Amino acid sequence: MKSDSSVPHVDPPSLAERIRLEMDSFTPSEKRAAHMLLSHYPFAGLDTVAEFASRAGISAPSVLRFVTRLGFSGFPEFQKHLREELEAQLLSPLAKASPSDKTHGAPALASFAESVIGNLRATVENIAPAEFDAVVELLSDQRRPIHFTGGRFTGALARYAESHLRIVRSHVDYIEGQPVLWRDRMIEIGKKDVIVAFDIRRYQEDVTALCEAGAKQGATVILLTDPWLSPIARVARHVLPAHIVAPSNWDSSAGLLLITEALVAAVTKRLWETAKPRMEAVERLRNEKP
Amino acid sequence: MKSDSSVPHVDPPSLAERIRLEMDSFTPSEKRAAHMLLSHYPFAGLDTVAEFASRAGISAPSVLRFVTRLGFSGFPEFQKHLREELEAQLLSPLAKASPSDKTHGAPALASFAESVIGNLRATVENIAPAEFDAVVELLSDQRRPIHFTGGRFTGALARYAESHLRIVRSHVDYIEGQPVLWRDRMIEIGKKDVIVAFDIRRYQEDVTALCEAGAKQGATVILLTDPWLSPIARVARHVLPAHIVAPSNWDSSAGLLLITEALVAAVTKRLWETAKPRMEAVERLRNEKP
DNA sequence: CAAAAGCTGTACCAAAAATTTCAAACAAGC
DNA sequence: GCTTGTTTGAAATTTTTGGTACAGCTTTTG
Repeated sequence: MKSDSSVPHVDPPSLAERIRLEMDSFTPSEKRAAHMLLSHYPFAGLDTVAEFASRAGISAPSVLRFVTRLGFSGFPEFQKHLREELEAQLLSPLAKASPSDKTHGAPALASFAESVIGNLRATVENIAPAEFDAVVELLSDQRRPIHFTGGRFTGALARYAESHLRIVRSHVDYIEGQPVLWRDRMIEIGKKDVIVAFDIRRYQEDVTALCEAGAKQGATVILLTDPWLSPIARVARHVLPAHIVAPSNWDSSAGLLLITEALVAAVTKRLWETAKPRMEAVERLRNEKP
Repeated sequence: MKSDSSVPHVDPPSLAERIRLEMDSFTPSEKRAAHMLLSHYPFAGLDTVAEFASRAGISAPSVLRFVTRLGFSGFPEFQKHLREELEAQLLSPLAKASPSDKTHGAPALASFAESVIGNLRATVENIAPAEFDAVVELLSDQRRPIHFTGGRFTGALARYAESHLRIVRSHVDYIEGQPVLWRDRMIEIGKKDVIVAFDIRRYQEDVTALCEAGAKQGATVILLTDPWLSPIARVARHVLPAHIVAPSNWDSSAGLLLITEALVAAVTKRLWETAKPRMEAVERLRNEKP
């Protein structure tokens, strides 16, 4: 693995981050301003001083002192900075890889991160594009019910996938690993169904059993696993392996999460016409909170 | 075409669209203003009238006439509209990108991965080492009960953390977000307890309520959030922000997962003396499967 | 090829916004 | 309990900004 000495494009720390770091040194009313700004970042700062002040429940001069303290010569300059930051963020959603030369962070965290990043790169390289596409295709077929499942640890990832995909399309659910909990649901599973299983080493027998039972009934099985492949691979139609070794007593699931998120992103895009109204509906329901 | 009365929730036509449609009816200098605005939409409109005019190569009054023609009562109102439009777009994962590009398969995965990697690097750089260490310290204190919680999507991460940590040490549980499910458990929470909350934008009020209730009872709150900070930050003792913006209609939780795994790794190491026997015991129980 | 209509910019004004001043309220220290 | 240093907001001040009137120019049209 090569260290990236090449790209020297550090993305400037967001003003929000700086505020967070300096939060302790603020006076009470400055803190109110800071919280107010962060809670609607950065839009709260784009209004007038008076508006900002009243929303934060402080006086205009306090707002001015706040922005001065942040190093700006005045409110307009502060606003200009916010606009530029916003524009930069919006125009290049792609992350600019920043060099991690300055290991000022907790060494533990930093080296752990580098290791995880190595896993992600290795994972991407070992995924067959056709396989990925085929899975996207399957998950985008609205006539096929999708069932997520996973083991002790990976179950959380299956839930994560399910919670997103269920908004994008219908007929998405999560099946608990223990046989007692899925035995009776099995009668519903047929040729149209798709089972997405997460399983890494210390492969869990109940998950394997679930997939085998499903496969026997004609369901299509998709497996997200480690490079040594869970036994589920035998009955799986598509296998997406992720590298999981980390400097820890535990394996890292970051690669699985990466694949999961990429799949969700791809499916969302693919089904955008129908997904958009669904997402909007969820949005609306969320806002009716009283 | 017009009168889309059929489609349920049509999102308001962006001002940009309207401008494009009415482009023909504009006077020459209005067209210059329009082109200028559309080419840097909507940021070009957030500056002052004078700035806008000079960039478009026209005079200030022409700009004023332009916005009046669009139906606004004045320049401030025009700007307000732009800001609101922008905010609506940015805050909702919807509309982040209409599915225009046909990037497919592996390229999608690869670029998604690069973006996520950028997030991880940025996340690591912005975590204060002291903060990370302090959290490890807290989670390693076996006398303190640990409660994990999270929102719709982040709840899965909280579960992931819980499933690992509960093996390393005792007194670890997961609290469901809905108030009805934790109201009664609150009486157990006291000064010794630690609440670890996962919450990213579209911050969830029930999770905030849980943390506030816990904090009021003297519990120590640890928050994993995005750089804009969940309102929970107000009551949190420690805050660990992760970068979450990805080329997707959804946010990426990879940074949160990274922090989570690094924490679990650190705590495991810290408590190794007691953790090892526990892990072995779990292993043994697992193998007695008949 | 005029006369009318429509555009556009200069100059000025009014309004609103940012900034500074200053005194009151508050907290910490002696 | 006084003093000193901070913090804060009301009000005054200054600067900036948006808005308007009007005259010159361009284009259209009879």
